[in-house]
Amino acid sequence: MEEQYRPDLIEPQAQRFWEETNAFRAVEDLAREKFYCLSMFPYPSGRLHMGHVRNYTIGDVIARYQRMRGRNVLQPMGFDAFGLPAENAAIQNAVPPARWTYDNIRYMVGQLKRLGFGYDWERQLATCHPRYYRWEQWLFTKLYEKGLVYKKTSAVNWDPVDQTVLANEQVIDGRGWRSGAVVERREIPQWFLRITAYAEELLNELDNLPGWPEEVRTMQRNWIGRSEGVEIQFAVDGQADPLTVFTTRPDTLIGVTYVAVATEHPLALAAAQGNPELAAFIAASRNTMTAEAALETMEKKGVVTGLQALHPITGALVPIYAANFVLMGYGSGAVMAVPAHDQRDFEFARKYGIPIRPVIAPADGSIWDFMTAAFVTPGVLADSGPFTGLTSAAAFDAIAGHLEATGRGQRQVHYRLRDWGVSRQRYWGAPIPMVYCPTCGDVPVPDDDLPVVLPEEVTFTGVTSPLKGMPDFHHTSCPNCGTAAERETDTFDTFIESSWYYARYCARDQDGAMFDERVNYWLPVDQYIGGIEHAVLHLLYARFFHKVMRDLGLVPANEPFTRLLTQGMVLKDGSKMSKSKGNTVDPQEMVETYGADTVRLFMMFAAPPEQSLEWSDAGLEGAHRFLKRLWRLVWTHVEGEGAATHLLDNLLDNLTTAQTDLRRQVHHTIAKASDDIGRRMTFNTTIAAVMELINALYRFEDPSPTGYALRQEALEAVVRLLAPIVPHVTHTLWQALGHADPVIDAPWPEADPAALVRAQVDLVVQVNGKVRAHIAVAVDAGHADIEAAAKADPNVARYLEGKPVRKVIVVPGRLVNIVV
RNA sequence: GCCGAGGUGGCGGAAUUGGUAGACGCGCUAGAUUCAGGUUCUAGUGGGGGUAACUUCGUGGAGGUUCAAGUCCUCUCCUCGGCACCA
Repeated sequence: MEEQYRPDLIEPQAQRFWEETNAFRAVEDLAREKFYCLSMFPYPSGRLHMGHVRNYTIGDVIARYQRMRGRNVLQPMGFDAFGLPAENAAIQNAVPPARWTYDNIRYMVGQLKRLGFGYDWERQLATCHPRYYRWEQWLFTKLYEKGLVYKKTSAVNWDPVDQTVLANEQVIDGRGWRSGAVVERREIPQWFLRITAYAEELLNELDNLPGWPEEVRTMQRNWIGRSEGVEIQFAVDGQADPLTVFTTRPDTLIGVTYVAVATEHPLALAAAQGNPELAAFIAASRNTMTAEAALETMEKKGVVTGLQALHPITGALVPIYAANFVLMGYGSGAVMAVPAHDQRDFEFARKYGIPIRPVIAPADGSIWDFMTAAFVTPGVLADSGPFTGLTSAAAFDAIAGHLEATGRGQRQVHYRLRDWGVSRQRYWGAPIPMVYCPTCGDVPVPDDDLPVVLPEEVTFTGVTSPLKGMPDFHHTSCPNCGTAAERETDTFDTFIESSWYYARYCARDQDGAMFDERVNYWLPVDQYIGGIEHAVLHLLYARFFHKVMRDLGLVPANEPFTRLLTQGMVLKDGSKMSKSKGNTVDPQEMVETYGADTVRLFMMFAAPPEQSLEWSDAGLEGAHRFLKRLWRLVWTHVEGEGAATHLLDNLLDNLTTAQTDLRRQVHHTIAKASDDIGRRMTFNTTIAAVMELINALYRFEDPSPTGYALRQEALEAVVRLLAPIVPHVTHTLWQALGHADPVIDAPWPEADPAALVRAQVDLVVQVNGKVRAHIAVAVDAGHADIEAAAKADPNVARYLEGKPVRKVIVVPGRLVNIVV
């Protein structure tokens, strides 16, 4: 054993050992309990960032811990390889996105290996490879057959100068990032997946995910947004077709004083003919982005259409406004408005002088000032004809029943969740396998013709997808009738690829099917680890895909991820590390300077995994110092005392106090570390406990054979407890402690209950809730003995003097509180 | 705007079930080691008062419940994440 800790020497040695012994190759074995540990795969941007390192260290720690617990562990890694940055790089550097992407993957694989992550590299996948996306194309055609795919128009950000669709990210302050032109909202036909068909199950199954953070489940519940209400038909004066709106507050229906429709609504467009003011408003409303945050914070505006709607109960005529806050794509593109009982309606009504008609009074009989704000809570109906006096809840049923009886409405359950638009007007994505035939219409590409391969040798002449200018790609023939037809040039949303990759890892070399029987062994994923920013979109889409694939008989289980750990961000100087802020720290530089173990240790020590982590160069050096301290301790033990073994079992009966204390701390640390890693996943406190033990070992100067044996036991525990976190140094130290088998296969240490027993406990004595003394009592002391010992303490007696004791609270093992 | 999370020493954080606030690390101070710097070791380290024993204040802010509150309740301020075409 070397005297100096040299990560630059021992880390490559350990990595070579793992590689040569195929240590992390996962083999299905029905006789063994499996553990599928998955970290969210990265986008191959070129280099790993600290967020990746944190994510993958957490995953690796869990995987290695489960392996030491005896599980058959699968931990794969791959690349979410389609996406916008590759196109940007292509435009900037004249490199085809495919080459740029594959180069990046190659580099990042090297970085991941240098960090010592225990992946089964034989299962590595890249979503941009036809072998991968072929199966999502196939799945899409299956979903088309099942009616879970449909086409409708939907809003996009349109750059009128570049003549292209922009991602929300590419719209900066309402302008295209390259052209600087004011971005318009435009409705174009797109493909949708009917995720709403699974809304109920996606919502209900959240209750069966105890291994998910409650915050994530709450966010998904709110995102799905189930609401019970009534769909109401308003007849439009002078028109045949009624206007349909949905409301969750039918009790306020009598208070409706106007109706609002989207500016793209056919009613508004028709009314705009011969109404220049309305036409101008509609045109101006197109200059808004499609992002919800932008829509919600913009100024609410509207213009009268001149049309009037017939109130379905009172028969009164109310004006129909075209309003910029109503979106065509959501619901029916029309809403009823009750200014007295909805704050947004209230503000709109005040702005345009629309009457405010209160119909709900506070249930407690108090008076509400309807000129100041809307009264939005449920109450008692007032001024509502036959419904007057009913509570909001009773009125909900009465009015809904009345509407149903008169054929003007029906109770319905609505979801905030919208169907998933999967069309992207971009090049670097999986082609949508559809053909447009002039006679047959939309035709899915048959299985035999899959995959529809994305041409990879392309040049970007501008910002538009090169596919549009590649006749070889989009000119084809109809799979049905053989006549000339056009291929779809839109590609899939990249969330499609990340919605099923976890299952493909189980059978990634299977080219005859999407999956095979191996998914039945490995799925579901036992532990999934990734950023909290994916709490809704990715994690909801993946759950949806899983259920769809389950219904096609492709995968087992109802849910894809049994347990979920959402890791926090890596910050520097209080804000997220990003290139634009210039506050990034390159993991590779840190690994080269201090070694992978130091970086991993710091990442795990600096904060609990779910919280954000503040980067600190000094903290990193502290982690390095600790590893040196650990190394020196083992070195001194091994080299200084030789390899002589003294069997601890024979010595346990005659331990000194110091020896008993040390051994108790060893086993206490084992118990705490096991709970912290296995149950709580608070790796920071695991490390803190081991640090305390190391500090105790430095103070434990005992040259006796018993002392040596205790030190050997302690160091073997320490090395195994740290093995998942710092696998390289522990690999070497485990050998130095005399073990032939690698530490990755060493069993996780067990705490000896006998070592944890203590004769006395320290109690805190409080008087009126303030700490006045510390006393030591026998572990089995009764309340009376404890109380007597507490009162006997001189400082306690000082506070009790001359005051009658009113109450004594004894919390066993913790404290005594005397109330005077 | 809506949904979610967070706020504890100079800094990162600990306090797991309402029961000693500040574990562990960083930083800082002092001492030892060293030719020196670095390294390493030892001790100290929330604010105020006190030689000390001890005492008092203290977990974003304001109230409340309790023998006891960082932890529970009400209100409030600030920071961060997501909001459907960034991944």
